[in-house]
Amino acid sequence: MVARGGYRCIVECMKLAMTPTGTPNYSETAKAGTQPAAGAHALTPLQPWYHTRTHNGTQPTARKHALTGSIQLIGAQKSFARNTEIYGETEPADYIYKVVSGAVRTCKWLSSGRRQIGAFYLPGDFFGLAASEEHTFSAEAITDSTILVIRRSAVTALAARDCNVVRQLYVLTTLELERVREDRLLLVKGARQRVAGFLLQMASRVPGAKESELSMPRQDIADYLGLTIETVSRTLTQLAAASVIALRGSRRIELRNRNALSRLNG
Amino acid sequence: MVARGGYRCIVECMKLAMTPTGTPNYSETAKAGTQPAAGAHALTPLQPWYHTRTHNGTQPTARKHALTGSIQLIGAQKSFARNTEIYGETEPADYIYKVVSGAVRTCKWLSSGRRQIGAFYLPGDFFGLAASEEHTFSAEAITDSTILVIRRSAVTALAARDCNVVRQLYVLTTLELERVREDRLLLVKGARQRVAGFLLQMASRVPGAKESELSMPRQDIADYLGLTIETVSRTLTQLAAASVIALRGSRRIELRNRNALSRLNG
DNA sequence: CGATTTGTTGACTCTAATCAAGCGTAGTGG
DNA sequence: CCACTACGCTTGATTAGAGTCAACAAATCG
Repeated sequence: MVARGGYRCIVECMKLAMTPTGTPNYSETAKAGTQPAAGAHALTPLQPWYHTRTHNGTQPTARKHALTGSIQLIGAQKSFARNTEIYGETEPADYIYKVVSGAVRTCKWLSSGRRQIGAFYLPGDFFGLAASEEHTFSAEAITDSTILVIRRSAVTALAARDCNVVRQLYVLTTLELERVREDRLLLVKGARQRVAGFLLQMASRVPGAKESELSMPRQDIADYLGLTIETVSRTLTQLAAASVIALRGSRRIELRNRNALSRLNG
Repeated sequence: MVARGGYRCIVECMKLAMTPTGTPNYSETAKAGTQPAAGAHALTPLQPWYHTRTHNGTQPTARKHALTGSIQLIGAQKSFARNTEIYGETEPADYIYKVVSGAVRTCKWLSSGRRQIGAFYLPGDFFGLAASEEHTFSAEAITDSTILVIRRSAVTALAARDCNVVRQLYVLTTLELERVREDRLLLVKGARQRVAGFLLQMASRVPGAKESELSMPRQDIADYLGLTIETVSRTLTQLAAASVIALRGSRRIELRNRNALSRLNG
C-alpha cells in the first residue's frame, strides 16, 4: 500500500466499460429505491430553475429532484462492496451514476502521495457528471452501496430527442457547481472551522435531524478537508469537550449546538 | 474600510437591476470584441460536448467557445472602472456576463473579516452563472474592464425556443464545474504548491506564452489562494531566487521553468 | 478470542500567520 | 521638475497552529 488510509482495490470485473453486448450485465431488478417519490417531479418547467435554492443548506433535498423520470428508467442497479472502485481516474466517462443506498467518495491521488477527496455522495445524489470524455476523479464506495448506473450514450440519445433532459442535466450541474464553489470556501479556513463546516454540511444533507450518522471514516474526512486524521480527531474531541457536539461511537455524531457550529464556520 | 485590501465602492448608477424600460441603458456600440471569431462557432452539435477537453489546461481557450452566436447578440457592453462592483453578493441574478476586456474577480466576505476570492475571469470568460435567483458571490472589476451584460430573462426566453441555448449553457456550466473542482485541489496543498499552481493556471489561460501579465495585485492572489499577502510575496521571491520564475515588475512574471512549477504543483 | 483496522492522545517540529518596519514606484502638487 | 505622499510590495522577527512521529485505546472482523 502506497500511503496510509488509501484503497485501490481494482476489481476488474466491476469496470464498466465495453461489455460485448454494449450493455452491462447488471441485474435489472428494479428495486423501488430508497429516495421517496422518484419520478414524481416529472419535467421541470422552464422558469423555476432559478428558484431552486441551495444556498445555506436550508433545502437539503434540492439536488435530488432533477433528472428523474425518463432518465431513471434507462439505468440499471448495481451493488458495490465497501472500498471498491466504481470508476478510475482516467477511465472513459461512459456512465453517469446515482446513489440509491450507501455512500460514495470521489478522489484523486496527488503525486505527493496524499489523497484528496473531491466530494461525498449520498442517496439521491448523482455523480460522474464530467465535462470531458474521461473522468478526472475516481469514485469509490465508502460503505456497501447500491448504485444506479446509466449509460451516457443513452442520456445523450434521450437529450437529442427530449430537450427537457438537457435542461435537467443543466440544473443538476448548476447545483453541483454551486455546491463545489461553496465547498471551496471551507478550505481557506482553520481546522476548527473546516470541521464545523463539514458537520453542518453533512447534517443539512441527511433528512434526519440532530443525530448525524457519518458514513465515512476519519481518514476520509481528513482527506476531504485537507487536514490530517490527527487534527480531525483532536478537533472533534475539542468540539465535544465544549459540548458543541457529542460523540456517540466514531461514526455517530450529535450536533448539540448548531449556532456555535455556524459561528465557528463563519 | 473594514479590512486591508478590500474595496466596496458601491457605485449605485452601476447596479444593473430594474431600469424602467426593462432594458439597461448601456451604449450598444457593438465593438468587435477582443476575442477572435466570436460567433464563429455557431451551435455545437450534440455529441461533441464530451469531447471538449479542459483537463490540464492544455486547451486554454476551451471555455471561450460556447454560448456564442445568438446569445451574444442580446447583450450590451458596459464599462466598469477598476475596483468597482459589478454585482453584489445578495443581489438578484438578473444578468449573466462575459468579459470583453479587462479582468474580473468574484468574492465573498467571511464573517472573520477575511475576503475570499472565488475565481478570476479573463477576456472571453462568462461569469454570473448562478443556480439560484440571487448571487452568492459579488463581482468586481480588477482593472478597467469592458463587460458584455446579458439579461437572464432574455436567455431564458431564448432557451424556451431554442434548445441549443440550453445545451450551450450546460456545456458552459460543466466546464466551469470542472475548473472549480480542479481549483479546489490547490487549496489543500502548501503555500509553494498553491502559488505554483496558480501561476500555471493563469499562464494556461492567456493566449501569449512565457511572459505572464497578471492583472491582479498580490492581495487578490493571496485571497484567492487562502494565503496572506506576505506569504505570497515571500514565495514568489523564493521561486525567483530558484530562477523558476523571474519577476519583472510586480505584475509581470516570466515562467522560466514550467517543469519545476508542475513538479511543485504535483 | 486474537488479530487487524480505526481512532485517540501526547511530544515535538515546521510552516505559514501575525506584527512591524522598510522599500520602490506612481501620482500629486508646489 | 522635484519633493512629498500614498500605495503596493517586500523583508524580518516572532508566534500560533497544524503536521509528523509515536504510542496506545477502541472497535471490528474473521
